[in-house]
Amino acid sequence: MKYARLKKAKQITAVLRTGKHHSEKSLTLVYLPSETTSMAVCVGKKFGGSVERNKIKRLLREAFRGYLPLGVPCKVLLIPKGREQYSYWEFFHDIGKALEKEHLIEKRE
RNA sequence: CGAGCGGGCUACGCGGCCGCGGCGUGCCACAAGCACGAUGAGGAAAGUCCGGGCAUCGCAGGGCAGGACGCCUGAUAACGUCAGGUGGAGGCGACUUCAAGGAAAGUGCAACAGAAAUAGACUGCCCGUCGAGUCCCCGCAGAAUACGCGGGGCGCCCACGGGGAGGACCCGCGGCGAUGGGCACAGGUGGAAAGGCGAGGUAAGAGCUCACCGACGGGACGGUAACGCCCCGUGCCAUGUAAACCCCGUCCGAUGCAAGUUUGGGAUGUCUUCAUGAAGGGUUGCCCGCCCGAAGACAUCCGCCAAUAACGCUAAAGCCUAUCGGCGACGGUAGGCGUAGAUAAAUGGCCGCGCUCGACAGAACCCGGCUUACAGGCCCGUCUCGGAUC
RNA sequence: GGAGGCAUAGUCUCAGUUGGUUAGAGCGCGCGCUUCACAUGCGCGAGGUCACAGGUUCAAGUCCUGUUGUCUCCA
Repeated sequence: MKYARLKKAKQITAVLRTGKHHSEKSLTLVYLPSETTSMAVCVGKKFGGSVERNKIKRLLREAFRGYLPLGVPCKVLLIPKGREQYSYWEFFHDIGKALEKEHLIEKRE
């Protein structure tokens, strides 16, 4: 399932201001219901060099991809929290928890 | 066998499933989408420290200022890079390392310490001279309290030896003090103290003289050159710092792909100039010089919207192989390859297997270097040193 | 991506001359005096790897090179 990238700075700031925030152990999820599903990841320089940042972004995208399609189309922002180690499974479970609690997807078994 | 030295290569691998970027082909009128196919980060992609390409700026005229570099020869598009050599330093050695021009063009600085800091004579060493009565008392002579002679007192630098009846009277040696010279050998310092060291020489000393080493000058030979080596001469004109100013030589227009080009305007108003000149604008920080000139500049409003889209954007001083020339950097010839182009920005996830359990790290216009970061593994050498054996 | 600057006491604000002997000031901090007490005032004191690492020099906060951190500008 394809999803669009959220690209423009205006849209991102709009999501950050008006969207709902949900925090899990490893990341914060911000979303705003919309017509189509789009997503952006947000990894600043405090996470390290370009290699480390790219790694986190890939993990986040891959983990998010496992929950498509969403029950409710949304604009989604994924903001990781500073850690020493990052793993796919941690992100995958936390995104799942966040999406379930906000009732954006059907409960999986 | 051990310890080294120099050089080079590599940067977890394989398989399955899912997924990403642009490209090609097909479905399709195009686009979107889907399918298939091949392809997709580095030796440093990094730091942005140099050098170029490329692009723009009415540059591609001169001067000043400013900046960079600095043994020699070569390589190269160019370089602050590289190669080969020279010299200095380090290592037993293989070898490593060095921003390595000029301090007799000039200026500045050299704190503290030290006698003295770029210059001198404080101590010292040596020689000569001096170390003493403008004193008091008595006697003789005298005009005389002057002068002379004799005696005494006090003073006459110290010590020793000799002469002598004795005496500080005389002589000698040494020290001490004063004074006039000579000298630059020695002086806790200091980063640096006027070539070094030894011998001769001298009153004491000094390149004053000599040998060796160093320095400087000249010549011969070798080398393209830096320079080397030999001979001769000069007693020796002079510390360090130029990553202080500076001098000499060589080189440099500025800005940087966020450069720049295109889509991509319209209306109104104001100002300036239009033979030349002046003014204005541009040209690198400044000056001269040059150029621009029928439109140009500015303001307001409308429209559009933009941190956008397209181009620049990847074929390049390119890579590989063979061969020739060269000690080498590199160059010539022939053949082959056609090798990421994103723009909120592509290489990942899961599973399995193997092992030595995987470092530093992600293209953003492109090349040549330098510097910095880095787990390991592998290979090469008429290479070096030590030990053992034959 | 490109261009440029800065780093000195306590997450403070800054001086530091042409390299030279001991790195200085304000605010803050601590102690004492003053006050019944506090504030103010006065006096004294502590506190520094001069961001880090090499080099030049007799000598480096200062000069040169590299590294790190931080800030600004460029559509």
